[in-house]
Amino acid sequence: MPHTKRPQTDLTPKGGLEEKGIHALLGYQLAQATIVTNEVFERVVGQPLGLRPVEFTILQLVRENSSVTPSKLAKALAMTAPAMTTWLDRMTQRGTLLRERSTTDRRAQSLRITPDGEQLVSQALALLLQTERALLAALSEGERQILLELLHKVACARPG
Amino acid sequence: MPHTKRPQTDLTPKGGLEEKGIHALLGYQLAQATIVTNEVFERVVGQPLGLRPVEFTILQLVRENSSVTPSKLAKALAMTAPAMTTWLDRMTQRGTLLRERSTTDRRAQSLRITPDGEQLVSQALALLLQTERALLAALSEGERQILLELLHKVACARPG
DNA sequence: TATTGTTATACTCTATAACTATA
DNA sequence: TATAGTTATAGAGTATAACAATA
Repeated sequence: MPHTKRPQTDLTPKGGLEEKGIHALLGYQLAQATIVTNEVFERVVGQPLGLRPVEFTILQLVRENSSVTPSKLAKALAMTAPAMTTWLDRMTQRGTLLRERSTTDRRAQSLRITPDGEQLVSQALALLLQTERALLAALSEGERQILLELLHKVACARPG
Repeated sequence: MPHTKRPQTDLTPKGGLEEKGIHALLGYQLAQATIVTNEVFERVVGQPLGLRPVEFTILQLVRENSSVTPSKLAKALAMTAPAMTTWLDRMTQRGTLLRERSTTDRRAQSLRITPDGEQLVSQALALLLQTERALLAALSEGERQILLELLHKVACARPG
C-alpha cells in the first residue's frame, strides 16, 4: 500500500527555519545545494590552487575540446563575450591557456590548454571528485548517479 | 542482468561541447541546471514582478517564520549581515516587509511580511511552481520528487 | 551585413572593517 | 565580552554599448 513519501524535515539546512512553502521549488533547492558545493570548491580548490569555479570549468572544457573558440565557450557557460575575454586574459596571463588565431577564420581564436593548465585542472578535478564523494556519503552510489542524471536533464530542458 | 546506465550525451546543454570529464561533478551539474532555473525565474518573476531571487526567498521565509530576525535569515541563506541589511532596506522601502524591535531583546529585529508582500510572494510562488512543472515535463512525478529530495540531502550534508 | 573578439564603462552584489546599541 | 544590526568602503563579477577586424 504505497503512500506519499514525506521528507522528515521542511527546515532550512542552516538556521533551521521553516521552508515548507518553497520545499518543492527546484530553483530554491538548487541554490541551497550550491551553497554546500561552493564551500567545498572554495576550501579544496579555490583557496589552495587559486582557481575560481568558472576558471576550473573553462580549463576542463578547453582540455576536452581542443581549439574551441571563446564564443563557443561563452555559449556553453551562458556568459557574455566580454566576460569571457576577461577570464581568458587572466588565464593566459597565468599561463594555463593559450590563445591562437584560427587558421580557417582569422576573426576567431583557437584555445589550447598548456602543460601547466593540464596539471592544474587535473589536480583540481581529482580533489573535487574525491571531496564530493565524501560529501555525498549520505547518498548511495545509485542515488548519486540518479542525481547527476536528473540535473543533466534539467540543464537540457527547454525553458518553455 | 543490470548493467551500468550510461547517459546518452556527455555534451554541454548549450554549445554542444564535450564535457565527459566533469559530467560526474555535482558542482558543475548544479551550475548548469541553475542556468535554466535562473532564466525561468528572470522571465516569469524577475522581470514581471521586479523581484530578485533572494528577495523572493526572503519574503517566503519571513512569511513562514513570522518574527524571524535578520541574523537568522542571513544564516539560512549563507549571506553576511551587511548584505542582509541591504536587501531588507530595499524591501521595507518597497513595503513588502516590516522591521520591528524585538520585545525580548532590544538589539534584535522581528521581521514581518506585509499584505503587499504576501500578495507578491504568493503570486511569484504560484508562477514559479507552474513554470517549473512545465520545465520538468521530461521528468516523471516520481523523478521530480527524488530530485528535490536528493538536492535537500546535499544541502544538509556536512561539507567534511 | 553579420560575426569574432576587445575595450570602456557602469551596475549589481558581496565582503571586510569599524561602529552603535544592547545583552 | 559577546551579539544584533548598521554604515562605509572596496572588491569581484557581469552587462551593455561602441569599436576593430574579418567573413
